[in-house]
Amino acid sequence: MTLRIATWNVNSIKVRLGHLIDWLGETNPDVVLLQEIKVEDDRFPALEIEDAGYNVEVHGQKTYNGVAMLSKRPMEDVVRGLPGDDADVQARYLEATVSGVRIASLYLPNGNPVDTDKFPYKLGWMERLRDRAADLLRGEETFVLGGDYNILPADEDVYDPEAFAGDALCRPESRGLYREILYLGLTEAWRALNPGVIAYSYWDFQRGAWQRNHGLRIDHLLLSPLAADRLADAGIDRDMRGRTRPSDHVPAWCELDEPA
DNA sequence: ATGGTAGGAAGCCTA
Repeated sequence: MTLRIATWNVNSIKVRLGHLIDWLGETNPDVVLLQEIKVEDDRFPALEIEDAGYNVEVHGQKTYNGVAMLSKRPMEDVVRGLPGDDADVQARYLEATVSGVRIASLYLPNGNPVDTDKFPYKLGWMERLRDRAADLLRGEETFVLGGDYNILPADEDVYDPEAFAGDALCRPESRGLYREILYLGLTEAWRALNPGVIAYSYWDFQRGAWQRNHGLRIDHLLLSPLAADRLADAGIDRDMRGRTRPSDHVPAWCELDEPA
């Protein structure tokens, strides 16, 4: 039995619940990683999602951020919050185990404007994520770290690289830390299966970005070596951006074969 | 041309 894992920054679970329920029925993922739910735990629409056949784990926050994980199969050993800074109150990370695979839903800080404390917060958060990935690797876990990384891995992932050169999503410090995480031995699912292909997962609400295809590819699924060995397919559900009142992000997903 | 739009909160902040 394969395991299909999708990540989607829904930009308000309240506004996007209808699209989410429709898309669950259309694509039938096993695990869904949500970001920017923008509600506290007790305001998350768990009943509607449970009715669609999913268990629900939430790490919510009022107004900003907030992540969740939906899974048809049981989720075990749930951890809320990225380790490494007890003073960090932003709800951006949730981890759980499904069928022996450790899975994280993460919302990496945007980091703009770069001349404010938002940028060092982003870099510090990435160092903590790197350390968490290293810990999981030491445990020889099969794991998938998925979410809105707010990182443009390479110039081919952005419609106008020159315009974004100084942006926190592109800056050498940001890309350097992203590479540090990858070079621990992780595989970015979509790019591994689609070398040289241009595709985006986000289009800004402003300036007619969707109509002009001014997009960014910032939603990623990073696989540990044992997960990468099982990688069977990956995709980006681009058509979701064209629906009525869409999120600015679309789902990205990967499919793992059963263990050998 | 330094704008524009969306979401949530409350009369601005984040993206």
